[in-house]
Amino acid sequence: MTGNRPDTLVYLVDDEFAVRDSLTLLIESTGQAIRSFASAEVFLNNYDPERPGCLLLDVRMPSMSGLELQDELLRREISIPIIFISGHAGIPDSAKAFRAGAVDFLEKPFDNEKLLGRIEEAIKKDIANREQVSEHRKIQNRLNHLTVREQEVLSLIVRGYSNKEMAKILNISNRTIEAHRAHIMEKMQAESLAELMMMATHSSHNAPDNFSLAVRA
Amino acid sequence: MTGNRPDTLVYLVDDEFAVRDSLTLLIESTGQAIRSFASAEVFLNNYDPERPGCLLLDVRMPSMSGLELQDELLRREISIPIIFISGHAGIPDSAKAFRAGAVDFLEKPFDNEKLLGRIEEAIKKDIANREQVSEHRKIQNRLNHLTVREQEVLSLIVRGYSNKEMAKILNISNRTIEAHRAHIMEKMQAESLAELMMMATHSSHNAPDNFSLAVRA
DNA sequence: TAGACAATACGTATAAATACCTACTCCCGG
DNA sequence: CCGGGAGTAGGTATTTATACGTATTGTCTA
Repeated sequence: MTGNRPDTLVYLVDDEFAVRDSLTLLIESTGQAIRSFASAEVFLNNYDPERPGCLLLDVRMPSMSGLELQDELLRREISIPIIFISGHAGIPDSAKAFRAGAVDFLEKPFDNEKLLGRIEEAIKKDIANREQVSEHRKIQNRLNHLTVREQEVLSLIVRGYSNKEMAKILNISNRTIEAHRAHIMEKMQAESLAELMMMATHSSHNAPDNFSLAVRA
Repeated sequence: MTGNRPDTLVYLVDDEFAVRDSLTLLIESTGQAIRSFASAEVFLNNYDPERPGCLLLDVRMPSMSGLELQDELLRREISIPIIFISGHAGIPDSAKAFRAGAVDFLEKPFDNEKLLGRIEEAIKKDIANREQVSEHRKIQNRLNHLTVREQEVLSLIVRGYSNKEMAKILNISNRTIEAHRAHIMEKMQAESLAELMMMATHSSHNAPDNFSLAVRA
């Protein structure tokens, strides 16, 4: 039942061999690929950003701890969903983990079925997130190919101004606005105002007031 | 420093008088209003949905537990941010709480400053959430006042069809589309296509494909 | 320095949307 | 059974947006 998409990968980081061994067996038995690492450092050197999946992470480890790795991933803007697994952790650790975005925090020993369920959930989450991010990037990319002037015009379009109003605001001719507008539609690959709006607003995910910020980012 | 907006309220639910007493003193000292309750049941009977704030919730209590109250609030669609406070809880409890949306989970005894910080954060979150929800409701309300036909037309508008295309799709005249369109703009209180798009898409928070579902909900 | 691109602007023509108006039919509820 | 709203449609005039094409100026770069 667990997702056995061939392209997804479960990362397991735990310093104990026994844990790596048994979890590898468990997870592979569902058809889900898994790679395990004995330390956070090794994981960081082998993580493949292209591959959707999730991370099973031990809290207490020599050198870099699980929570530290979580911080490091945040810093590197790596958003792989993390399921913590721990033998001797306390509430403060779990709270920190969750507040930093962990999807779950399980105590060893845990119920195998529960773990598998959480893994599936985490992977789904990652896939959904990746789709959203890539869509966002695509649009952001087009946005960044607009000239500064075009971006200004776009931000006015999104706020609902007509060509005439924009011309007045920018102190340029109606014709020029039309030219910019046509270029914008072309560069953004939008077929209609509606499409353009969707791209401009959804991608920056902010109210139109803040749009100018988003478009320049 | 803690927000002392007169209209916000901290709810405290704990069966121990000593806890209620000391926390009340602490929180009132910052100028923040607080009301405490000895049980989940009493809280439920006295909760004021109009008042933004947050909930400090003890986990272990006679009768209904903190986690049960959290579930009940979810069931009642009451989305007040919850900060759990607990003396003898374990990781499973904290995990359950977080997965159900808790903003934090603190162990007694906790650092007063930390608690106050979390309260402030939670209240801000509630205020932001309430604003979003009320905006959403306002728009949803307008959406529901559209006739079925108008909703159909709106869903086509949002997908980027021109009047002519819509007329063809719905097998009605161009004029009728224009009439519907005018009614839609009026009822939705939109001044421009851009505004209309914002309302129609942001409120349903879904891709235009699914818009027809959202608009009928 | 020549060529590319951005920003500006004009002309003309067509297409689309908006703003007014009226009017018919159907169906539902008082 | 009658009034009113919804859905339909036509007329006319105006405003906007598009779609062509051309041209000037300035900046940046190969």
